Amino acid sequence: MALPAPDPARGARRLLDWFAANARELPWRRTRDPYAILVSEVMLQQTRVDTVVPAFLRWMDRFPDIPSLAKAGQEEVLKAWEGLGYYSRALNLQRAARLILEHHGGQLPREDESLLALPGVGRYTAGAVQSLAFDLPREAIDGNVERVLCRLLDLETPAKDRRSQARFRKHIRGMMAENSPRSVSEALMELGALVCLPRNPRCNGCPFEGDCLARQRGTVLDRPVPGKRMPARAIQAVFGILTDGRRIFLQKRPPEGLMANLWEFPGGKLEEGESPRKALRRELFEELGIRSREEEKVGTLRHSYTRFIVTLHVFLVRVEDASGVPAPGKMTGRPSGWFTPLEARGLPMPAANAKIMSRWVEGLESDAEI
DNA sequence: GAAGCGTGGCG
DNA sequence: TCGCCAAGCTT
Repeated sequence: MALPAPDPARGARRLLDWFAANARELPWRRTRDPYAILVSEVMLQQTRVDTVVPAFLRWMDRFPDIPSLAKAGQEEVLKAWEGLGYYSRALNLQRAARLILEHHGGQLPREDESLLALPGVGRYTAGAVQSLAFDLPREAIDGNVERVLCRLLDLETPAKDRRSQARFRKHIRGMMAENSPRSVSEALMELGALVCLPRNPRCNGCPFEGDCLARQRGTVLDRPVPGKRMPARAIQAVFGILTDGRRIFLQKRPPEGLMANLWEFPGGKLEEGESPRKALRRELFEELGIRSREEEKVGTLRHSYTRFIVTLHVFLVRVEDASGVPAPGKMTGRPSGWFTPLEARGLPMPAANAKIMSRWVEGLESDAEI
């Protein structure tokens, strides 16, 4: 049975009543200075309120207006940003201050184009400045607002989806039609921060409880739905099982990053238009200084990672003189070595490499001919 | 469109 | 303890 779609105007009244009674006292809510609003919004990008409050007070004390920020030294600006992270935000803010002096007579512009042209100001921050500082009917859709509206409207499309964003804008415009855009923006974000929480929403006492479609359908914890993952991309890669007739060659991955410290066969991804055999020769030369001539294709296997499906071309490469591999000067700082199948079995390897081991290397006695 | 950019809080 | 993630933007 179809539930009525939430009415923006009615919801807005309840939301604003709730906000009037429950809003936190935050320093940037005590001002309507567009510069101060901008500073707070940039600081709040991906950063928690508790972290921002003291930094905001410090910053406004040190750079109380656009001219003072514009003429400050870079060291000073970075120092004032200390602890907030994403330091390019600080430098962008100063560049923005200089642009505002140069092109807008020292006053923050209100138009989309001018705001979006400021470094560090994107769709969200522009809308936040427009609605919070200028009380213009523009949406400020951040992660909080997305969550609130995905639940209120019980959207089955991911929050970032165009269709979702269009619904958000329409609903927010409806709420702003007869209410202060400033209040609507602030209240939506505050609701997301205090009540409509990601994991433990406090639906009792939510001003939207009677309207919220997700609440009525029991789907609150399923909204927003996770973004649709990109279909796994197909990748071609090549591995070489180097053998001196008794042992195989393995190298250790770097100590940081993906599959850190695991042991793997030499090889790599195929380049554009490259054949597997050619890719193997290139990789062996680049990584180990080997000029291989007689690779024997032993098989192909497919392996799925989170984001791609790899087709692995596996070759056996016979090496005359194991002592020359890797060539001096290659593989600097990356452990590598020759191992019998028995020894290799004891080393940690990524799953795809382990598959190669079990399919083409293991099962042979350690002294058997490979 | 994905990856990179920092930090602190939380389960 | 540690992975996840929070008022995004840029390249």
